[in-house]
Amino acid sequence: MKSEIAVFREFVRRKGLRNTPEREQVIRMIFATHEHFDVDGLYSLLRRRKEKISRATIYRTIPLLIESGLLQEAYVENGHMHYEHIYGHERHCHLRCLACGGLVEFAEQSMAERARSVGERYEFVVTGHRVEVYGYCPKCKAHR
Amino acid sequence: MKSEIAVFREFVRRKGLRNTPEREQVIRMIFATHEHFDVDGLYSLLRRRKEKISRATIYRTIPLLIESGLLQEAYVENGHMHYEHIYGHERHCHLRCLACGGLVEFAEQSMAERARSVGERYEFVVTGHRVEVYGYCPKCKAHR
DNA sequence: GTATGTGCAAATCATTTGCATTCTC
DNA sequence: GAGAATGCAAATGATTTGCACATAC
Repeated sequence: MKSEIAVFREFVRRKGLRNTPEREQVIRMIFATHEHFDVDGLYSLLRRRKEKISRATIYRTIPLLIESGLLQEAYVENGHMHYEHIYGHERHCHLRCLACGGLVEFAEQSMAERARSVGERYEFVVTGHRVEVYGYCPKCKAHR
Repeated sequence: MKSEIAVFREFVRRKGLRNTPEREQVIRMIFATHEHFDVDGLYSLLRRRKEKISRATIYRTIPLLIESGLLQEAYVENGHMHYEHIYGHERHCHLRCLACGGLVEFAEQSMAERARSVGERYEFVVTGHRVEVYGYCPKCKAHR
C-alpha cells in the first residue's frame, strides 16, 4: 500500500500541480495525529514542531487532500469544520451526545456496505460516506 | 399526530419559554417548503410573503426547533449550514456528487435501524441520525 | 523561465450579540 | 409587571483572497 505522501504526489502530478514541502508537512502532521482535527489545532501542532506553515496554506491544502481521497470532512463543531483522514483506515462513524457534546466513534462495516449498495442503485461511484448518530449518552440521559 | 406548531408550543411551555408569532411563522414556512433550506433562503421566502422577520430571529429560533425535535442539521454547502425538518417524515439520507455538487435523496430504513442498534450498544438514547454518501454521479463519472 | 505556491494582511461572509423596544404570560 | 423575544446594527470568528515574493518543474 502506498504511503499518503505517495498518493498525494501522484495526485499532484496527474493534475499538473506542484508538490511542496509545506504540503507534505501538512499531510505528515494530519496522519500523525490519531484522527480528527480542525485547522487551528493543526496549525498549533505545526507551530509547536517549528514548522512555519501559514493558516492560508492549510486552508488551501485541505481541498486538495479531499480531492485526492486522503481526507474527508467529519463534522462541524463550535462553528468550524473538523476533518478526518480516511486513507488506509477503516471508516468509522460518530455517535454524538446532544447534551454534553461527547463523541463516541464506532466502526460499522454494515454502514459502509449499505452506503455502497445505495450508491450503486443510483449508479454513483461511491468514494466515501459519513454517518452521525445522535442522542443522549448514558450520563446525560440520566439527568433528564 | 400533533402539528408542528403544537409540538413547539408544548416544548416552549415545558421549557418555560414564550411562544411568539414570529416563531410560528418560521415553523410554518419551514414545513411548507419541501425539505432542505438554509437561513438566507428561508429569510427570502418570508420576505416574499411580507413577513417581517429578522435573520437574528431565525438564527435564534433554529436551535429551539432542533431541541424540540422538529429540525436537524443536514449538511454544509457553500460555507453555510442547511437544515431539514424531520417531524412527521421518513428520515432520508443524502447522496452527494463530489464533482457537480448534485444531491440525491434516498430513504433507507436499514440505516435507521443500524443507527438505533449502534446507539443501544453504547447505551445512548438515539434521537436522530444523518448519513451522507459521496462519490460521482452517472454524468460526472463519465467525464473523468 | 513560467506558472504555481506561500505568507501576510485585508476582505468576506455566516453567525452571534448588545441594547433599546415590544410582547407573552 | 417581569422576564423573554425582536430588530437593528455592530461584533465575532472562520475562511478566502489580493498581492509581492519565493519555488517547483
